[in-house]
Amino acid sequence: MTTVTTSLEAPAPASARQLPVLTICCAPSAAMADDDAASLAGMFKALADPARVKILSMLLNADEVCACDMADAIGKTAATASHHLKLLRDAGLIIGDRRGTWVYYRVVPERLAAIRDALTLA
Amino acid sequence: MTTVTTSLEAPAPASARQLPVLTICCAPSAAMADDDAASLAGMFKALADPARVKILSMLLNADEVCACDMADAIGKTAATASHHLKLLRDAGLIIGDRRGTWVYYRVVPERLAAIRDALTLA
DNA sequence: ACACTGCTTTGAGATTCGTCGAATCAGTGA
DNA sequence: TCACTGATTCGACGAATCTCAAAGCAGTGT
Repeated sequence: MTTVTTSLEAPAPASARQLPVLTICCAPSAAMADDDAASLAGMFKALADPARVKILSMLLNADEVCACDMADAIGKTAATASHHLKLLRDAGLIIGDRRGTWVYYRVVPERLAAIRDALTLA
Repeated sequence: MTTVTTSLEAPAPASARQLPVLTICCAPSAAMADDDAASLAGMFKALADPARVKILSMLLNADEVCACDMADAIGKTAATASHHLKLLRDAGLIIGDRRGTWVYYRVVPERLAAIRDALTLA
């Protein structure tokens, strides 16, 4: 039950659009909760760099990659590679376990699925 | 044909692992192209903020939202909301068209699909 | 114990980002 | 034309980010 008027009056503020009042703008569609938005934004931020996108793509193709190859693959120093790996780890997108001298990383499929779900139309 | 050795020698550099040589580490799995990584990282960067995640989620639930509601929804000034909308627009994730006084935004489903595909296991 | 290698952390510099007030542009209606 | 409102852009500030060299930690093998 949505009454459409001419554009004479301003669109009612979202807070008032619950009632059957003059509206012309759009569905209420409240914003998502702060916590959810922050959590999702954190994951996106973890992927918001070409070096980290490259790392993730490597892990998606090989399901396990030695940290010793990361620096060369992204064209940065080992320290920088380690920094990016930490950001991906902190975001929960990848995990690494040490086996002797080397550390092997792989993706966390559930976390990637969470991102995909957030980008899917209702 | 992958020969596995003891951990006496270091893992061969990725550039040498194409050949049937001593390897113990992981599949070659070259990094993705610079251009693709930068393009994807750009889209992730566009979503790397809670305000922009909220905006996107609103658009996913309502397929059209008036810019006049964005500021209230994200709890920021109109100038800040416009700034975030511009970043999402520049990334190609949303488009807005003006209808008289107001501007209505909606998502670009193909671009969201591109992100989802990049996060999918091979 | 020692040396050696891989990985991570620390510290510092340059750059980018988020935010808002103020100014500007766009469209409506008197 | 003028006044008014919505939306965007500009200017500036503090906060966060990216990068590397250098130092520190972890494991291996002598």
